[in-house]
Amino acid sequence: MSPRKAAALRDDQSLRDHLIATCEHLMAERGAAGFTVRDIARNAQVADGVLYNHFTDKEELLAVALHAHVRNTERALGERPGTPGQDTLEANLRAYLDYALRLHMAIMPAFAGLVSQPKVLARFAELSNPMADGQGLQANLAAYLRAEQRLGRLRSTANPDAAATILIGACHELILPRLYVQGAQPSPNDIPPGYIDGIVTTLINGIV
Amino acid sequence: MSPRKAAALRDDQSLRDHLIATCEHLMAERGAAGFTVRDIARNAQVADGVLYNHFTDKEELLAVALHAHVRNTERALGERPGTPGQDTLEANLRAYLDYALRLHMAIMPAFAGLVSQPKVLARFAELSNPMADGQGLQANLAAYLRAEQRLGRLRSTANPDAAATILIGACHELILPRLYVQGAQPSPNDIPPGYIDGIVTTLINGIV
DNA sequence: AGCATTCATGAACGTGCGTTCATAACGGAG
DNA sequence: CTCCGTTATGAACGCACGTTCATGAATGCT
Repeated sequence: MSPRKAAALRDDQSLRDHLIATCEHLMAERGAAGFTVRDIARNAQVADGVLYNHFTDKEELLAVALHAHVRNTERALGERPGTPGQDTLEANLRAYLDYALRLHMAIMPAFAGLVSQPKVLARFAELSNPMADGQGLQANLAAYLRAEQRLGRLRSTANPDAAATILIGACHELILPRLYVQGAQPSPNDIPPGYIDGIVTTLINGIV
Repeated sequence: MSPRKAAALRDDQSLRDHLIATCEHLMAERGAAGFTVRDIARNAQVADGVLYNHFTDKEELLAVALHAHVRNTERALGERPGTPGQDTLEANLRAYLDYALRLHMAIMPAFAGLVSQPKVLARFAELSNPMADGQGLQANLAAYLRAEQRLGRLRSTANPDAAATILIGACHELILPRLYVQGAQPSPNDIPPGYIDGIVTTLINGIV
């Protein structure tokens, strides 16, 4: 089959997008540093050098793919939960923890291996923070809690920032150990429900 | 200067121990995957091949050095705080958070880069969990909290495991973002005191 | 002093990776 | 049909890294 034909058959997707999607998939599977240029080519079923017809170098493709992966994951999850004054605080926090778990479980594996590579890390500057605080997830939660506090649904002396740190931190704590097992494709279902309940309950008792 | 003389001048330290110490230092600075065999040799001021006179390969040296680093850090920190029934719960939790922060701030940078390397990770199996839960730090804290609960100093419905997860999780949450900045040598002093207070207070309110 | 053993040395080797480039296949314009 | 710009191709290049090995210096034993 001719390469042009092959590209055309790829659902009218331009080769550039096809490369990005392939790279996204590999990143989610093995981490941003877990595959080679040839791995990308083989998985995309194209020649070794294609990458350089559409990107300046591997890092640029990685950056674009990482961006796309984060954006796609967020889009797939829908909008963030937690509308002030709506539902119970517990329901909102539970939904938020679930959202954070799903987002980070999908995103964190992709970031794996970046920390030890200063050059790559520098290039991912605006993406490296999201791995830590999830695209402002913590700030978002803190803002929600402040709004609830203004509505009188939180103890006035409670610290929204600390509470947000606690929830996101617990989220990371539940995910991190699961990243170190062989397959490393964690799912929210793997987490014992008792942990979720205990965390939400403790947090609720701590702030209302 | 003769190599033997040089080794002798190194404070009677055997070359093997000298290599371990050098490797430890590099790991704490750049992460376990952030330096080469030649980097070790240059920093240790020895020839490129020395490593293989004392270890089977690079990975063995890394494993030994990582073990030593964790052990040395724990020894430097003294015993873990939190004796049930002693001091106030708040003082104990504050001390525990401080201990966890110091330990993980010293240890986590060294683990950087391991996640993306399955082969290395497999060889570090028993060491990869410590990075996530800090040598059983979480289990240790949970046991302490259970003891306090038996003494009636905790609400009987409180969940010690969840509380431990929260504290350790918050600890990670405070550290992780700091691992992504250039120099990456975080210190407990860098953390705004308000965060510590807010976390401890929220947790205390949640469980007593 | 003579010999055997140990071990540091650093040049050299093989491998894997990111990247380049001459080639050719393709589609469109005239 | 022919020419031309575009772009996929994959062999080849250069480099960095882990590892090996022939060499020689130091040490301990007899």
